[in-house]
Amino acid sequence: MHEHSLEHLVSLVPIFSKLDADEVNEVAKRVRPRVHPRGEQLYGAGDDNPYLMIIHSGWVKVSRLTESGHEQVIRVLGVGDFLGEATFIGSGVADHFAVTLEESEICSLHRDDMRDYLSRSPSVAYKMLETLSNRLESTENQLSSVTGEEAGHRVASYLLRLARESGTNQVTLPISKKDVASYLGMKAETFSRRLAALEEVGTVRLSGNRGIGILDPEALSRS
Amino acid sequence: MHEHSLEHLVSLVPIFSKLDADEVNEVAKRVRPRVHPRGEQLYGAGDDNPYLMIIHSGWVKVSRLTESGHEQVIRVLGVGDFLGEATFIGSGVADHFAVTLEESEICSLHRDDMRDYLSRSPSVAYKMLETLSNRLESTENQLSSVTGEEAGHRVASYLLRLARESGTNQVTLPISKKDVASYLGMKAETFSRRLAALEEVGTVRLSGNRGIGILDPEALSRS
DNA sequence: CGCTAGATTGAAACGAGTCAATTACGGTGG
DNA sequence: CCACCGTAATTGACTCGTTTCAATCTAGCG
Repeated sequence: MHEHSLEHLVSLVPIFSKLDADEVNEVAKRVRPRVHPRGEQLYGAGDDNPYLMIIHSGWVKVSRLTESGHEQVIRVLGVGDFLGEATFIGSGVADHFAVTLEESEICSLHRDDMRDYLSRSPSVAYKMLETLSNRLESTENQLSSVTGEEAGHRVASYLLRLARESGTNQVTLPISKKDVASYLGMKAETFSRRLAALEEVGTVRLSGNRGIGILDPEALSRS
Repeated sequence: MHEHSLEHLVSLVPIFSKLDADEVNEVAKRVRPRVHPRGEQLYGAGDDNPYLMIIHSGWVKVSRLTESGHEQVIRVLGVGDFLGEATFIGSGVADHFAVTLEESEICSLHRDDMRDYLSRSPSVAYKMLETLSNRLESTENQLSSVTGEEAGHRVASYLLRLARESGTNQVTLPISKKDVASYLGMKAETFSRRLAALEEVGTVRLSGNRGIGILDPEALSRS
C-alpha cells in the first residue's frame, strides 16, 4: 500500500521519534494504516473513538459545534500530528469533529496499546505532553485574540503567521475562506470584507480562492 | 510551617497520587514549600520560570495580555492543581501571568527534578497528560462559546456550571466580577447588565459583590 | 466609620452579524 | 481545451448586541 515500510513511517512520527529500533518494530506491529478519501469524517462529537490517529500524509480539520449549532474550527493538523488523544486520556467520548481535507494516510493505534506504550516509554509520554502543551498555548492565544482584538487585526496576524510559517510572502490558505473565518472567530462575510479592504489599500493581492500575496508586510503588522 | 508533613502533602497532589511511599519521599525532598501572600505575582509573561508549582491551599488566577493590552483571564486554579508546566515542557518562557487570589501555600519543583520524575514515573506523566488534555478541552469550549454564543447565554451557562460544581444554588464567584467578565469574554459592564436582567425577571438574586442565588435554574438553562 | 476599588447604570457610537443577491472560481465532462 | 455547473466567495443594506465613555453608587477592608 506504500513504498515505505511501516517501521520507517512510525519512526518519522514525532511522538515515536525517540524510540529505539525494537520499540519502533513493536509499535509498527500494532498500527493500522489506512487511506481516507477527502472529506471523510474520522469521528464526530459523541463518538467513542478508541484510536489515537497519526497523520502520515494529508490534512485533517478539527472543529466543534457550539450549543447554538455553529461550527467552530479549532485547528488543522498535518503530517506527523496526532488526534483522538482526548478519548483515551480520561476515557470519555469525543466532543469535536475530525474531517480529512484531502486524501490522507492515517495510522490508528488502539487506546489499549497506546496506554501500554505510555506506561513503558517515557519519551512517548513526554512528546505527547509537549504537543498538548503547545496546543494549549496556541488555543489560549486564539481565545485572547478573539476576545481582545478586532477582526481586522486578527486577519492581519493570521496572514503574517502563514507567511512566517511558509517562509514566503505568497501564501496559500490551508482551508476554505469560510473555515479560516471560523478559525479566526468571525463570519465569512467579515473575513472577505477585511481582505478586500487590505487589497484596496495595496497591502495584499488576492489571487483565486486560496492565494494571497502579501505586498506590504509592514503595513499588515501595523494594522 | 505546617501541621502536615511534606510527604503527606505530596501524596495528596493528583499528579503524584499513584506514586508509592519511596517515590513520594523522594519528591518531598526536592520540593520547596512557600506561603505566598494574596495578590503576589508568581511569574509573568516573559519570565523564565523554572518551576512546576503545585497549589496546596488557596487560588491562583492565570491570565494573558492581548497584543492591544487587555487582560484575558484564562482559568482559575485551586488546591491540587499545578501551573508553570509550559516553561519546562518545551523550555520556553512564560506567555501568561499567574497571581494568587488569596494567601496560598505553593510547592515548587525545579524543572530538572520534574523532568527526572517524568522519565522514571509513567504515572506522573500520565496524570499530567490527563490534566493538559482536560484543560485543552475546556479552553476549546471557552473559545467556541465566546465566538458562537451571545453574552447572555455565556453568563447563564457559567452560573449553572458554578452551581453544578458547588452542588448548591447559592454560588459565590471565585474571582471579581471584572475577572469573571474577562473569563467569559465580555466587558464588566455587559456582565453586570446581564446579571441585572436576570435578577429583574426573578431568575437570580444578587447578594454582595460575589454572591448569587439561583432561584430558577430551569429559566437559566433556557436562556 | 470613612475611604477606595469594584460595581452599576445610562446614553450614544460602532463593529460585526444577518439576509439576500450576485459574481467568480475551479473541477468536470464533452 | 473549452464550456458548463455547483460551490465558494463577494458585495450591499440593514439590524442589533456589545463596547465605550462617563457618572454615580456601594461593598467591604483598614
